[in-house]
Amino acid sequence: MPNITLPDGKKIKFDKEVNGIEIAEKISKSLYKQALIISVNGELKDLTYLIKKDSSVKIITSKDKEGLDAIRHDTTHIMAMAVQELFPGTKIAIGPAIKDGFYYDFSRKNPFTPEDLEKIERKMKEIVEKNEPTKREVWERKVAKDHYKKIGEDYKVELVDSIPDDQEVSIYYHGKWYDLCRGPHLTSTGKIGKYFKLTKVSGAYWRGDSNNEMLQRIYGTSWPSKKELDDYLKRIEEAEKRDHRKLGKEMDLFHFREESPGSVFWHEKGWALFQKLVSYMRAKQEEAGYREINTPEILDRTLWEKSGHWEKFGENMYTSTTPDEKVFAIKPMNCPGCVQVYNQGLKSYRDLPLRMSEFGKVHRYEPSGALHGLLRVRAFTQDDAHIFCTDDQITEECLSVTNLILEIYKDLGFENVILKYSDRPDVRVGEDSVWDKSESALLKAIKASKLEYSVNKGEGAFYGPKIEFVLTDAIGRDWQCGTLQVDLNLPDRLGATYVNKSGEKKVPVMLHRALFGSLERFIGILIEHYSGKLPFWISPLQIMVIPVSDEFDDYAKLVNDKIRKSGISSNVDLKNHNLNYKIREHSLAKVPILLICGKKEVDTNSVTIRKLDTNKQENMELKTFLKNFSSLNKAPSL
RNA sequence: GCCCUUGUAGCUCAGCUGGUAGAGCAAUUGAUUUGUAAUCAAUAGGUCCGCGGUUCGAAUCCGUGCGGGGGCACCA
Repeated sequence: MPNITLPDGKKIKFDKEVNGIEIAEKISKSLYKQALIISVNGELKDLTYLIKKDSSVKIITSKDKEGLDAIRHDTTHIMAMAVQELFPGTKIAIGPAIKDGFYYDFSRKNPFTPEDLEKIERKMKEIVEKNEPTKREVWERKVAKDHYKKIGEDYKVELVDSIPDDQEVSIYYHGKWYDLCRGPHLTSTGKIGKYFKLTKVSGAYWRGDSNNEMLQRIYGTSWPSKKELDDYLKRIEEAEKRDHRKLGKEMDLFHFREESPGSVFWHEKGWALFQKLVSYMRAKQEEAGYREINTPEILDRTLWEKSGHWEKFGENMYTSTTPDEKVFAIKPMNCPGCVQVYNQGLKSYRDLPLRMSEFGKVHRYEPSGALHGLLRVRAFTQDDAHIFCTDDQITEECLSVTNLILEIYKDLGFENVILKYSDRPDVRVGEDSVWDKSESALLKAIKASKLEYSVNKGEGAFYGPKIEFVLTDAIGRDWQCGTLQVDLNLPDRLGATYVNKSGEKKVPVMLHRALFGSLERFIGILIEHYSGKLPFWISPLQIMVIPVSDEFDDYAKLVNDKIRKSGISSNVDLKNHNLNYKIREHSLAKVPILLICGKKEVDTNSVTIRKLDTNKQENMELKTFLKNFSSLNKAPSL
């Protein structure tokens, strides 16, 4: 007779086998109503699952992540049911719950249209209203396979085959419709409620493999209450509002065009932002002991063959044949060029660590479907650096790179940073002893940074382990930006050496690191993080001077000149528009500070400050203004 | 690269079932001289993404190419 232990430690004794419904009922009426599924000794089960022996149990409701998943999993089954009722002959593949929703993959000749989605949604509502019971059956493996073969559900046949031998083949019935599924599911089709919505159709490869057939995937979202659904839709809307492609246009920062897909045409303001980031970075790297170099964009094929890129990365490289038939490649990475700079002249152990930075523009032929605004481009500038050092210097150098990255992210408003550590992959070069050394050196640096980190087993580069720096933006999205890799391979391939204390030639260790990663991508992230409202010091146009009427144009021009001379970027708006119009225009353009100049200001040699997103006004003598804002015109850490 | 979708003025978009284009904003000009998020009026502005086809006639239908968007795959 099972003894049931609840999460709070309380025990209930039943005198017969018991299921989740009965347990919930015993605990409270409200829990009975809210119960969706049950966790039995850590395993998720249907509420109807019979518990025969003593168990620890938790009733799962929509407040639990597992409960939400269960709702979505049920919703996707109901969607598949609706689809097969409306479009007979459609084959079903898989349909899991995902973050914020669910999808189901279908195979069908004709594509689903937006109108179809509406139809499907209506059908789903009917199914929910019928509230038919959901039942689980266990089938013989062979019976299941033969059955699915017979009715032509090829994907289900494959899925049956892929269920491990020690697991049951379970089938869930929602009314008459049924699906091969591990479960668990809610007790009836009505349980999911009515707060779901189908959101989009897209293609998706069967089993995520591009060699396989492309299926039609319908995405949807499902929530326990109207409020949660509305909040979710609102969140999507908010994210769209800060889309850097939209803001980039509105703020006149950059554009893209057909002649060069995936390459940025930077406008005056966008380029100013870009340059501000570069000079900021220069200052930080100067501080951290880097020397900046620059290497050619186009390099002979033979170098890329030697470095391994030609073989390993050839598909992504742009090449160019000269009139005399020589083949060059446009660099997709800066490292080989940097090693060649290192190779000039003999290097001694006394020169190490040697930190060479380069704002190198690289070109990569990315698949057309991967392009996405500034976030995924074909030509971008890396804030790259290569540190040549000895084995013994690895940890310290890694640690200082990590600190530099954190400082820089913090300056730009990203406080939340996590690390992803990837260790040796199966396919790799180098002795295990060297891997031991570089891995432990990297790990030591990570631990010293005291940051949260996750381990991606076997995901390192073929030449060494790596750390990726992931930051979280204002609306909780993660972006992988910086990277730090230990490389014991490339210096060797390209013949880099240094002379050690005993006069022997040794191959140095090379650390690859990028802080922002790509300037272009980072700017995209910055724009979205701040919704375009960049901090004063990094803002491409920091100040707009606005005369109240053209009577005060001369004074406004004077103010503008003085500000520009002080190193703050400023402009003056002399157009024949009224004050309200100009305030609106420049506020929409996200200029952080507007300076209003009228009679009062002329008389007192002052300016009136209006900060973006406030309508408070502050009057200040021009002299004081220049003093105050000059000190704000640099990164917090500088 | 693959699936779906989309491409009209500088921008945002309208243009039903085929009869060679329209609005708002922006621009220009004029009036207005403005004190904290859109002053009024006039003018100008278009290879309807490119190429081919169907048709008496194509922005509209078909094919194809290129670009954009949403996904999938990719992200060394």
